[in-house]
Amino acid sequence: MTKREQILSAALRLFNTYGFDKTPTSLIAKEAGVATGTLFHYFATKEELINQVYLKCKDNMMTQAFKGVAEEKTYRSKVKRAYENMLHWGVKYKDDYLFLQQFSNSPSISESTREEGRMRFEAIYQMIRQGMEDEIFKSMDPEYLIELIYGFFGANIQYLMAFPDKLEDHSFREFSFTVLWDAIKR
Amino acid sequence: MTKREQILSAALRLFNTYGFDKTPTSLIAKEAGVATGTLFHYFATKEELINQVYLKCKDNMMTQAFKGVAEEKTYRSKVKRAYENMLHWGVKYKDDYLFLQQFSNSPSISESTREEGRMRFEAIYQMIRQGMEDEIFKSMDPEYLIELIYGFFGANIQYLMAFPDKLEDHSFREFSFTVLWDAIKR
DNA sequence: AACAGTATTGACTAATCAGTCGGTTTACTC
DNA sequence: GAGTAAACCGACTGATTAGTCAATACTGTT
Repeated sequence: MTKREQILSAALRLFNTYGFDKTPTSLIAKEAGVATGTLFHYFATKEELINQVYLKCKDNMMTQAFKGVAEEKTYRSKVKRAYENMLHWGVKYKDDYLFLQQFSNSPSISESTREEGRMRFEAIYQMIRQGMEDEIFKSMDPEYLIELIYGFFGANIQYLMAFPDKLEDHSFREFSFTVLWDAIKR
Repeated sequence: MTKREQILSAALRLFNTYGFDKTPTSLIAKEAGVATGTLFHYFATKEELINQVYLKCKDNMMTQAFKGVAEEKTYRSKVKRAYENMLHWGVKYKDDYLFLQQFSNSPSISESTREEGRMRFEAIYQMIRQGMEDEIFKSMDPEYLIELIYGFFGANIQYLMAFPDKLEDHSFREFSFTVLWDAIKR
């Protein structure tokens, strides 16, 4: 792991635990095993640091989400694959999920960073618009559909965080996905 | 409005805009039209202040949610009434919703405050458990059902925040509720 | 081996801010 | 109107901390 990565990873953990402003840069540096000067060599300001943490989490999430989706044949199995990927991501990278949960609406994240983050979702928007054209999904405002899916996903992650074993429970996964699918399919 | 309320209300607004730590107590006092000393006369610490803001938002939300629910006859209409109350609350008290969104997972809110907040939901848990016993709702972990409803609600609020007019659109409300109801009813 | 560019260090500083405190005003009681 | 308790004020302070900087250590190139 490079020093840059060590810093990002320590920052993620500490921001989650103490919050942005209650985490001194000196502590981040210490936990990452570097000097404060080094931290500011890689990140001009503390703000830039948290913005980079944010983008790293979003990247990681999107990468995981699309694994194997292209190989699936039907719309239903594509969506199912992506959905389950996301659930696995949330359980496996708890810290990343909690960070996004906590800081997505925080003023520490700049509007331009948030915009950058949104762009990583473009592929999903694309898929949804296509699905509507192909008359697979109910026809509605794509923005609304996105919110629906994300809200659904959030509910499941939140629950799985308390009961991670449920993720291995086939009937739970099936039920959870069916509720989502019935809500969005035509 | 009492000075205490002025302080709470200024704090809510400023915390949303700048975040907890980037809002000096001196600014809160100024916006509330009182001296810093007065702020600390009502709230021992800044932490106590934000915790009180949190509880006030939760109170407000619950009060709104249950308006007229008792008068409704069927389970379906009770749930629908509560659900639409919540949507109205979210659109009307945007600041309260955004505050809860941003600070529910923040370490500035103490565990005991969060517990206190959860107690205000007890009535809802009660209603859900009853509904399961009466075989109206699908039988599942009540925790899961709560998350499902809350996730659903969040998705709709998030969308309505961008398009508040939709709340007056009868077919939108009907569709939105139907999706929820189909997901939870037996 | 000389040079240059980059990485790394941590003591230091200038600014910020939560909370204090001594004093004043207001509201209420007898 | 005297007495008193609570509300209110805002200048002040002690502690904290983001970011600097001058010095040192690497790394690769000619």
